[in-house]
Amino acid sequence: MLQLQYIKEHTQEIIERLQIKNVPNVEERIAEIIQLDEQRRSLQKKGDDLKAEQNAIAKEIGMLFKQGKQEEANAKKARTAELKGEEKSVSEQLAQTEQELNAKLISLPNAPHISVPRGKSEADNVVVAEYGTKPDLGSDALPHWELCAKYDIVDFELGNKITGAGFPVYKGKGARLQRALINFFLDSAAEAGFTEIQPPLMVNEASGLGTGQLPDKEGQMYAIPLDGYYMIPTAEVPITNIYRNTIVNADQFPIRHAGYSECFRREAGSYGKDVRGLNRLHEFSKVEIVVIEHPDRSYEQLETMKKHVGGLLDKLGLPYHILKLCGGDISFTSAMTFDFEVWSAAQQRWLEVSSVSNFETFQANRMKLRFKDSDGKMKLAHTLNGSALALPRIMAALLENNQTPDGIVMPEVLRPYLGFDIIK
RNA sequence: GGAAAGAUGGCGGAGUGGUCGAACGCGGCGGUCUUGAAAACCGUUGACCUUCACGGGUCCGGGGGUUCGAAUCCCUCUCUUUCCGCCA
Repeated sequence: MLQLQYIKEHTQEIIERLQIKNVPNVEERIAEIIQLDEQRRSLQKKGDDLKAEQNAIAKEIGMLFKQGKQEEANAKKARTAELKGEEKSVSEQLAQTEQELNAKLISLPNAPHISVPRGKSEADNVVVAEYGTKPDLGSDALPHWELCAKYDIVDFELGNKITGAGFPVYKGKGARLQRALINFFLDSAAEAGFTEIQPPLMVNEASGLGTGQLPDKEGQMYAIPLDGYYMIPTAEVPITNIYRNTIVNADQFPIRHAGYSECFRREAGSYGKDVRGLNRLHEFSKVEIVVIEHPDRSYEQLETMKKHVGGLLDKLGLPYHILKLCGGDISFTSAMTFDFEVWSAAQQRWLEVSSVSNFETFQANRMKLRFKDSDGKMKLAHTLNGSALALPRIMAALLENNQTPDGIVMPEVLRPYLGFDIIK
């Protein structure tokens, strides 16, 4: 949620930034918000004055009773009845206005950073860097789903039987590879100074609202209606919500966490080659990094996070590129996002394995995550997060890119975790 | 699943109808003392809305009610803790 104060003080800037995201009717929506706020303030003043008068009379009556002046006291009661009626109607109007204002604010997406490229869709994302070389496998290279079957390391049919499509079963060396990647990612994060968190995999509604999954993306999460919980779509949700309704000390910045979790996504409407094999799952493993930082330094932190993610891919030896997402492709909550995509050599396509974003105060505002700045004022912190990394597509690319006639060669960096160097 | 108790400021914990935004303790901040630190002592220390400011208003888990007046009484919801049962 954008800050009302900021919208009021930087109206033109906010409008321009929202236009980058192609938000329809921005001017009108912002004007409505400002108008509703004015209405709200005037109603608030009105109600406050009425309450002040009531409070004063109540005090007088108390005094009169103490002095034994019953009749005078009773005489005053008439006026308060009047005030009460008026006040009630004002506070009803106020509640209504606040509700409208809030609904309008909450439905407004985050304003992209002014440097975010304009564009309509993923086709307009900008490649900002490219690393590694794409392996040349020849024409008989197998896509990872065939490799999974050949070496019996990931069983999709079995997942169908136990749960349903999109819930694969990792077996033998496949399971071991999965666990090795998780440990490698977590250890790397720890080395880079992230404090490890093992969060709950279900969250309540307040947490979903805090990070912005609710109400905007309700259909993307698995819900447990009986208990009012949601399966987390990413560890970002529980980890960031650690700081919901919190006032942190400015000297704690940057707060950096990493956590592994299973992630659950309904992915309604996906189909075709996108969902083949490990390309898109309903349950997958991911190590997430979350940072809470002073507003002045959050973009430096974004760079640090990008370096960390890039470093992991370098060590795994996967060719990748970094995209700066355009306004049309950036998420509802993000102000700036970089996607990391690895090259999957047999499928001959890029697979997104990480998304690193700065949310600025958008989540902090919903969560009331604040800090006391050096000027003594309460301010909203900036929140950031990124995948470091999401497992299935990493595994897909590793399997495909590293296939040889003798088997699939494991990257050096994983071998201490694996206890083997080739899958055959 | 059964039974009971409870929810108050960063934390602990008083307060059962009227100067209570809330005693007291801890913590935090400032100071005295000290070469420095600790201890001790003194002072200070909630958030939010509104206002240029003075000021006004709201907040004692959420919602509703009684009353001139509610942290305090009533209703309701949620959550937590303890005991029993079950159990990784």
